[in-house]
Amino acid sequence: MTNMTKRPTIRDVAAEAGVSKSLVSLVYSSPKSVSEKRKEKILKAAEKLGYAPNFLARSLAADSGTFIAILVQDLHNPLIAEVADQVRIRLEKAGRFYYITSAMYRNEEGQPFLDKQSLKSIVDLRPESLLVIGSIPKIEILESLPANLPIIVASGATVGINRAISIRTNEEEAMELVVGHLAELGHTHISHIAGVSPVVGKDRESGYVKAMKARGFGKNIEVLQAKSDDENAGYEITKELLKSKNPPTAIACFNDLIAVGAQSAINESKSDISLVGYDNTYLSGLSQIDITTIDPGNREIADISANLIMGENIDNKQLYLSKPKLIIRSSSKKLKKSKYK
Amino acid sequence: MTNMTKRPTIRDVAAEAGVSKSLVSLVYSSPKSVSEKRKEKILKAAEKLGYAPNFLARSLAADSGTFIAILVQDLHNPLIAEVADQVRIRLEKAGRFYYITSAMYRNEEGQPFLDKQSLKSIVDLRPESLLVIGSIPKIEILESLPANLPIIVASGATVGINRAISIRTNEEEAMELVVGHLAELGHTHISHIAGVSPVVGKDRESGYVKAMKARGFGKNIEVLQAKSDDENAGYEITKELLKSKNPPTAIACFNDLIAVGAQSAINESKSDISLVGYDNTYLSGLSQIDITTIDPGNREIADISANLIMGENIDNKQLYLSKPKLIIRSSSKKLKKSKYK
DNA sequence: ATTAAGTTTTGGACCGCTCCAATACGCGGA
DNA sequence: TCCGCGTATTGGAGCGGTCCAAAACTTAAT
Repeated sequence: MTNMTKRPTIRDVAAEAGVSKSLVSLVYSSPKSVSEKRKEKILKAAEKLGYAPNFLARSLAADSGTFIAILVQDLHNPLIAEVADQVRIRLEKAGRFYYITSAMYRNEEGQPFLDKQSLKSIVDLRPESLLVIGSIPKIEILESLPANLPIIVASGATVGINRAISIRTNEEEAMELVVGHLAELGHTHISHIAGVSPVVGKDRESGYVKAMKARGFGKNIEVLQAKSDDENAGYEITKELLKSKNPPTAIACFNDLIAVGAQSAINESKSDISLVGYDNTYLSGLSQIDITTIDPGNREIADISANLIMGENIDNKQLYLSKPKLIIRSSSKKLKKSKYK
Repeated sequence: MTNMTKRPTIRDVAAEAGVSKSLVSLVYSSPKSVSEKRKEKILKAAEKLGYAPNFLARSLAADSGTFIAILVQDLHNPLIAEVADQVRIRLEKAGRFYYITSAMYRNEEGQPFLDKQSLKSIVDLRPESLLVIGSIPKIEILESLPANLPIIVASGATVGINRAISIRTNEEEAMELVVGHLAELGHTHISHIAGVSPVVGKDRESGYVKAMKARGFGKNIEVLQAKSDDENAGYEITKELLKSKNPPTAIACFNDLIAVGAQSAINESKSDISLVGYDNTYLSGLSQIDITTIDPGNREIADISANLIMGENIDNKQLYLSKPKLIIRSSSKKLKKSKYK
């Protein structure tokens, strides 16, 4: 049976404990400045009445609330979920329980979409800090966020807020690993399917270009632009690619989702093209898929993000890069015969 | 340049427009009771100052805010994301812009986990209604939710709140389709891998049992309990199953994720077992996976959910069931030879 | 012109908490 | 015993809205 009486407030607790409401408030905000005797009495009273501070009133009264807003880029991308979990595990351990998540969603065209109102609502709640997971496209509203709101971007980059602190993989280093690996297997004609994520996409692309040039494959550079960062886009663009006169012998994809789509297209055409993904999501590890990929170092990213959220900007940098690792699976194979020698 | 001055309040607008703050408030809460003349003046003033109502203060002052809280069961399950998107698209169309999402996350053991504080925070915000997507395990806190908070559960079921309205697939009908399909292909020894989701899991299981009995396969009924609802659990339990003396010729899985794990195990053992999933997530549709599955009717579920959220309990029921559809793919195949005749 | 009956508009209390200046307390030293 | 000073506690003003009863203004009828 639901408790029909309304929630007790700070005043109820104060009355019960025989102290002032201010003291009760203090117990919850800076307990060290309250005498042991009273503290105990107050906590007992609170316990008895089932009191818990009201989040809302707290945020309104104080200049800022005591919670963290998490904005998630795409519910469909497993990477995002994985990073989100890692960060939450860490916050939880540190005793930081409060957070509100908001998410972009996909509209009817299947494009990730953030409506301004939803973000506005969240900011109205006055979080201590805003954690963005994934890359968020340029949105005007991001620029008008309160100047004192710390913004941390994990596994992505955001355009339009220069004060944000970002933590992401060293994309160029990662692409160097990818191209290096494929080159070792004998590939010289390696194409890149780029995604649409703003900054990150550019970094991966330029990493690819540099790595290709460094090996003298400059003339084979080919960057294909996917329409979005998911499997459908990967499938479609690869279909196109396979129709071209001179398809590459290997493809380095922007992420695992695109790679999965590309793999479908390749399988269908029964061609033998090596494939590398990015993000090491559980998808790429499924035995049915088994795509070579880049481990983006989510643990490290989550560690740093959690620290930053808790106000510890250890190295006082604005950009942290985690170390990528190549995960080799069966989708990248030695080049057999090739019309390119 | 970020706007350093603080946000204008209702009082600022009132001053600018030369009216009382109450009237400004009215313009936003029940505009019809304000004269055209003043309304126009106020809106112009608001526009000029860049005023937007503060979410927070609104919730605190009123008995309830003007937004919908969405609690998402598992960021890793594509079904959830798909339903969430569908619902949001509908709300958006209806002009309902405000919502706050919260999500369970996975703890270090990989189990979906909802910390009470996080849910409490959300409820503190006093949403108009709470939409739960997916099945939420029994949590004490759910029982103590304010009695006047409407709770709607899409694509799942919740234990501990009897007043919740649920919308889900007709699970028994779906399992009848699954078993019927496999039976048509000649299978008689069909096992079921059950998941851990509370009510829904039981319904699917009983649907399976009924369908088996109806065909005289009662003695072949075998229900395996997966440790969770994901691909790892599916893989492990299937590994076990394959080691048994008399493995089935077909497996009906609780959901697509489990089916994907089962498929891995089956592929590894090179056995030829038919497989059916559930949910018709994009995963099951990937050509690398291509698992026969149940389309749970997400559109219908989302439609009804959106209506309920907006206060229209069309049929005035507490449980709505959507019509499942069988999606046949290559994972379910005609029984060739079998030791069972 | 006066009054009754609407319709708009308004001031003030309040939602539950934080913050701050003011007050009360506690304790060692004169 | 009294004073002084650091620490513990308190009351009141706000945070930005909503809500309601009362005031002000309309309009229609007598």
